[in-house]
Amino acid sequence: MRASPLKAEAPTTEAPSPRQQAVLDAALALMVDGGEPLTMDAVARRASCSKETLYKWFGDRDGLLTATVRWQASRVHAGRYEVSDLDAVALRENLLDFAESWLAVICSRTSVALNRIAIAETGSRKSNLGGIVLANGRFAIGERVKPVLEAGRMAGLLAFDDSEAAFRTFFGLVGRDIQIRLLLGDALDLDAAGIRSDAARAVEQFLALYRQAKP
Amino acid sequence: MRASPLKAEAPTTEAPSPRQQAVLDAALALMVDGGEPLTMDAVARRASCSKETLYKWFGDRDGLLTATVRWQASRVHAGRYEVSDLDAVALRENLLDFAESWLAVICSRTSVALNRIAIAETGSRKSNLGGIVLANGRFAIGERVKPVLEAGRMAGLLAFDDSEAAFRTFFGLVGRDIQIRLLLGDALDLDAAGIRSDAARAVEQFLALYRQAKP
DNA sequence: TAAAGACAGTACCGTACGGTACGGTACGCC
DNA sequence: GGCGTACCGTACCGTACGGTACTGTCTTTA
Repeated sequence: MRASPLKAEAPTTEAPSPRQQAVLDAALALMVDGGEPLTMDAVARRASCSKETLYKWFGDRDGLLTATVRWQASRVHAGRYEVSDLDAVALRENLLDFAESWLAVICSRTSVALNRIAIAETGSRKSNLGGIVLANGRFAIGERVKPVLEAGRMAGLLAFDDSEAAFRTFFGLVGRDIQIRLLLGDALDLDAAGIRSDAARAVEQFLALYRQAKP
Repeated sequence: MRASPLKAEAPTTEAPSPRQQAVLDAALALMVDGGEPLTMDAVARRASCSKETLYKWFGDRDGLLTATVRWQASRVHAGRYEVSDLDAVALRENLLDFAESWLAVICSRTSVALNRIAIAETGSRKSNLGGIVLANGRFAIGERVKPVLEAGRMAGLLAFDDSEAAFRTFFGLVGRDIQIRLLLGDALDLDAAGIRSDAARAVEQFLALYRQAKP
């Protein structure tokens, strides 16, 4: 019943040059405002580079997609969470912060576009885009949040056996049906205020479920 | 912040003939064991019919996909829920039943394949497959579960203001990260026992959050 | 039995797209 | 200056696939 987290991702090939980053940004821009299908031609045109260069740098279409996903992922992992000396207020703060930024991510056009492409590619069973997106999305945040939960437990604020299970519940409370609806094209527009209140609700519900009973 | 449930789906075109059903089943089988891409040729070959017939019956590729999704949906809506005279036991029973069958659906190869195709198609912005999948999946179950929740409230068992919001929380507690992980190709195999225990956990958590405080 | 459909099978058409080849230009380096 | 390298732009190739047309066969109806 536990996960098999796919193949561990290759240890991050070296960073793209500035020019390559510009190309990847063009690819990203293309998939985000999606009017046009993501063809090699379209990327080359948008990035003002030749297709030949694209193939030289990234090998093939899949390589370009992979590099694009990695490039986007490399910009997201920003916030770090402080887990020492956790009191009830700091715990709530941390969880709230996480929930809010996670909601902002999954609601972003970039995330929706990226996930759509990765899912489509996964369906046609070539490339490991899905694995990469999972590793940098769902699993990455899991690894960042679980220490917070464990610190909360250490501080006697939370009670649970399995931090992975606790995190998955939190994940469900935060995301609910939002991601699948967006992926399927529902218009559901969550503005910043909506995200904040949604995050707050999720955190309160999570705390209600996992708060350590007063001794 | 609320949803815009896409365009209401056309009032279900007339039921397909047995032969047409066989064709749709072939399409379904093709997308489920996915070794092959879902081309018109492949469907025709698998269904032992001519492409011309396919186009005559379904108009174009999109029509075929749409009919396939509708056909699958028409077989899923089975269980009906009894909402009169709801006591605590019956409420838990109902919720458990729903959670279990919903988990079984989203874990099925059919659902994963169908959602992948709908999401891919939504990405390339033609067809309303995503809307149809949403209408028959997420929204359909919402409409079936909310009466149960409301009956629970009427019976003084549950407390909430907005049944839609309550349902979305339930949805999140049941599904958590399962659907997105499957769509992205994670192997996560949930057997019947795993589904049962997962469903039970979700129901207990939901009741813990929404149970009416004893007066 | 003749005429009319419905349909399988297959050949075919047009186009989109992944991938390659090649000419042309700018910039280093000897 | 000559030469190599890196790159853009574009033309090109092969193939896959959506969609159409045609032929032959079987079934139905009169």
